[in-house]
Amino acid sequence: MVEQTAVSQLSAAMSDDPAPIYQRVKQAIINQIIEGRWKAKQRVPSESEFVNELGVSRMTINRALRELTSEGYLIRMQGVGTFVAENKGYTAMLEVHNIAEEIAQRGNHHSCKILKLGTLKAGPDQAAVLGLSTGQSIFQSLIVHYENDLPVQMEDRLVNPLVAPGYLDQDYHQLTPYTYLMRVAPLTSGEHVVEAVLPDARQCALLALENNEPCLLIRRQTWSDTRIVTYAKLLYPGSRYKLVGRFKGHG
Amino acid sequence: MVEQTAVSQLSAAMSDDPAPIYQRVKQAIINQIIEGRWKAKQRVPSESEFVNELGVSRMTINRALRELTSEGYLIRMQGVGTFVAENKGYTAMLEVHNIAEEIAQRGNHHSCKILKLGTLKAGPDQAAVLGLSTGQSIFQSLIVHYENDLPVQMEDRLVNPLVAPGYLDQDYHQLTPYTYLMRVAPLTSGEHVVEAVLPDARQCALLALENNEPCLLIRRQTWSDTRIVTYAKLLYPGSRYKLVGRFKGHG
DNA sequence: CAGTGGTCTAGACCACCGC
DNA sequence: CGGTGGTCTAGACCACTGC
Repeated sequence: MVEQTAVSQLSAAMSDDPAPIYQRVKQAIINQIIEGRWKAKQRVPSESEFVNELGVSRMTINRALRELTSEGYLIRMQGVGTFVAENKGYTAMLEVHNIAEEIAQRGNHHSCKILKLGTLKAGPDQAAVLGLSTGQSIFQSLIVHYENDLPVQMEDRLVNPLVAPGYLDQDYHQLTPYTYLMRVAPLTSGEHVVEAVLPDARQCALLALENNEPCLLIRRQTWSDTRIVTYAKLLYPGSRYKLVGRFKGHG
Repeated sequence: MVEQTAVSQLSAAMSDDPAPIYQRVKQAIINQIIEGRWKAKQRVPSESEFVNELGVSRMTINRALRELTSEGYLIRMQGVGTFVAENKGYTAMLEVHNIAEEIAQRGNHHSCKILKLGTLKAGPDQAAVLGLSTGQSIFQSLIVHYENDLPVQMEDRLVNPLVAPGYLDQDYHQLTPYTYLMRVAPLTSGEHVVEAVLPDARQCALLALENNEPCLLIRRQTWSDTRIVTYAKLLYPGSRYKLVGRFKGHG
């Protein structure tokens, strides 16, 4: 055989750090992928091939491969094999936090003004984002959040009354709507969209903005099992609020 | 002992699914946390306590605890113990992708115009964001990316020449700067800030925007080990680009 | 059927921490 | 020092896949 096997490439790539073996195996595999020697969708060696080539226990190899799978580098299929995933390395994360906690963590004072808290008949759009039918009663709240008396978020929220029947009876000076909803209906998944918009005149007034000041708009839909719990539009003045995120690579 | 121990609470909470043991252990622990019986910062049983109580191998317990740690439910300290983490459930993720791939995945055509690709002497701000000294030579590129001939991103990038000496010699019609940089200097961490801004006249012209159209601005700093590789300012027209993210709860 | 990954065990040695 | 987590091994049994 003139051709070099995938495993023997790898055994050359193993560093001799004092780092744990599973870490070094992971790093060696990541290097193969990043440097293009193992391409997307290509099959990587089986666990037993790794074991034979590297002289390491199968549990150790298994841990390396399992972690790389959960980190998105590999895809495994029982009875079939392990393959290089696509698309890794170009995505990074951003976190969207609870506004009250975020303000508290900065050591500032959070307060809010409740502008609306009541019931309305769902129009077609409103029904759609909650997964209900047009004309059903739904809950709505409109709250402005302040950081040291400066408005930083306008929270316009629709709530599915079937999931959170007690929604209107809470004191949202004490806990945020999101915290309450988390409590009554553990979230299982969600989706959000971040965009830049110009606020209208009413939004400018409520957020104490000059005209033409751009805002971040986050629209978020939250599910609990098969039901949509809530749909929120969160509007942040661009001058007072930024989303910050950190990400880590191959550790 | 009248008081019920933490472990005996847990052994009652273990379901008798046919699911793998480590999964059932994880779910039982998550339930303790969600239902408030184990509170933030509180110590959870040690691995050997779990082993004795549940009659399961330590490796299995270790896997459950290790995965819960990487999922953010627990914090572990060698020689000390394992503790319930704070704040789970209030954060959600957003992904920031590589622009060219994102366009390709939508089935659209990506192209770009390279407006600048050269060297400049670092001013104080520019030196700071790359972790270099004022007056050093640094690389800069300015590229506008198009989706089906409509501009969607303006990429203004500073690059550390010590990390990527070949940066100026690439053809960025073929691969994006970020892809090239990933290849020469595997990223280890990064930070980005997302905000809403109003573009200036020049930016409006390059992105073919009306005046007063808000934009998303992502500023991203990327590290490789101890060195800053690149600092990028990515400007997206608010009308043509939105960040979308999905998140999942306690699985 | 043989090969794959998925899980589990019962030991082991180590580095680290607090006392 | 004893207790903690961090890692590793050499086996084992199983469910799944493709031929």
